Amino acid sequence: MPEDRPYHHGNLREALLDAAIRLIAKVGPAGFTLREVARRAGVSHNAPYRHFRDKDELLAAVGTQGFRELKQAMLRAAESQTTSLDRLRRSGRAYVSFALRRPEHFTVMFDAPISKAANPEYNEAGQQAFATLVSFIEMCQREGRLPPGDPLPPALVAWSLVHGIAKLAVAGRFPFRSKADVLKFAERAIDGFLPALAHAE
Amino acid sequence: MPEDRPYHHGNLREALLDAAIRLIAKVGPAGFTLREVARRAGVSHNAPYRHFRDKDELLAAVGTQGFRELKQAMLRAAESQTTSLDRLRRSGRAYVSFALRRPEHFTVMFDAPISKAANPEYNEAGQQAFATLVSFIEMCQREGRLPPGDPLPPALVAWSLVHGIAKLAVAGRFPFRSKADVLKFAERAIDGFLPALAHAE
DNA sequence: ACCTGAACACCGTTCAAGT
DNA sequence: ACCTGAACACCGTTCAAGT
Repeated sequence: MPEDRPYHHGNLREALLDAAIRLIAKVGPAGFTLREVARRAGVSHNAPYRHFRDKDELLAAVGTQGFRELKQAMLRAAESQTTSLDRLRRSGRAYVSFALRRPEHFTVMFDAPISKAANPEYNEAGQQAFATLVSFIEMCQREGRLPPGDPLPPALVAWSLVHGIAKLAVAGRFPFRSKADVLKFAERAIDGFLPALAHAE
Repeated sequence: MPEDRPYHHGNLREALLDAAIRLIAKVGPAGFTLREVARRAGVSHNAPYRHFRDKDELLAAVGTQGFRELKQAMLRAAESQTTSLDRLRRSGRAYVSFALRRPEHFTVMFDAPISKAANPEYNEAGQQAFATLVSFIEMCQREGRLPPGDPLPPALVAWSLVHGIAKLAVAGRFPFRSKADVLKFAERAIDGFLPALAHAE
């Protein structure tokens, strides 16, 4: 496959995304600057504007990437399971595990002030990730492991729990010493919590 | 009480804190700038350095204020209740209600990159708020409404749930149309969830 | 004590220009 | 098509100076 290589990069867009993630990992999404991203990608400070309308659009692209990876991680974690309840359990664990593995993406996805209206791909990817969780709830309902009815309330409760665990863990608010300990805690929390979903109405 | 009024303000520190919160409410903690805060307080761009070492210390002061108000809100909500389980329930509701009432404080408290080591007051205030939750768990244990043992695991699970609800609500990820609806959802989630705390081990 | 203006090294974004 | 340097209006922070 022949590589068209205009100027510096075969694919500057990807190079910029990579550089952005590495920079966010180093200085956080607050200290993140477009000019430093360009520097790290080896281009001038306004080359990024050929690929992203502004700083927000680059952040939105990072968020979109994150939501797509999160969805895949949830699906993959559920795949190997046989019961609907186990699929739900494992997808919740995968949510927390994703946040620990990609804290920069996770932070951008939920804390960066990204306009959903101005970034439809970002919005769509976020909704798809949530739809994945809803589908696991519906599976449980069809198999009679959760009471029938609107799957939205129990989905929101389940989301809240794993999101809270993920957020607090990433923010360093937990007294656990390793990611493995966080995941063990998450598993226990999810287990104890599945019966409660039945009462979410 | 006689007001010493040096130069522009009787209390520039308070004026700066107020201006900071109003500015964060308007542009978010990302768009927040020290120079604009000074402008809003009617002083020159570096007058703030007389009261705060740098931008981070001003943010830390906002966070500290938030944690103290959160602790008070939890205590006040619990006060009127007679059973330990109701006190726990109401303090959880108060947590979510605080986040909805003071979203700027809540965001700064948990998402701003504030060094705990460099800001001991901030760290202390955060720990005290958490200690308040732990004390409600212990009360339930003493009254036999929760199984005895280390109160930390159930406290962390309870915290995760209300924190997740608060975060997602403030981030606008919920399909609810009013704060009242969010609070109703939070109440139901907490109720369904109290039995699960027993299994947190 | 508390405040100021000038200065420095940065930003995000725009624009005219280069290949 | 993709990239560049200069320019503009901003930052956070420092410093010498004023009352």
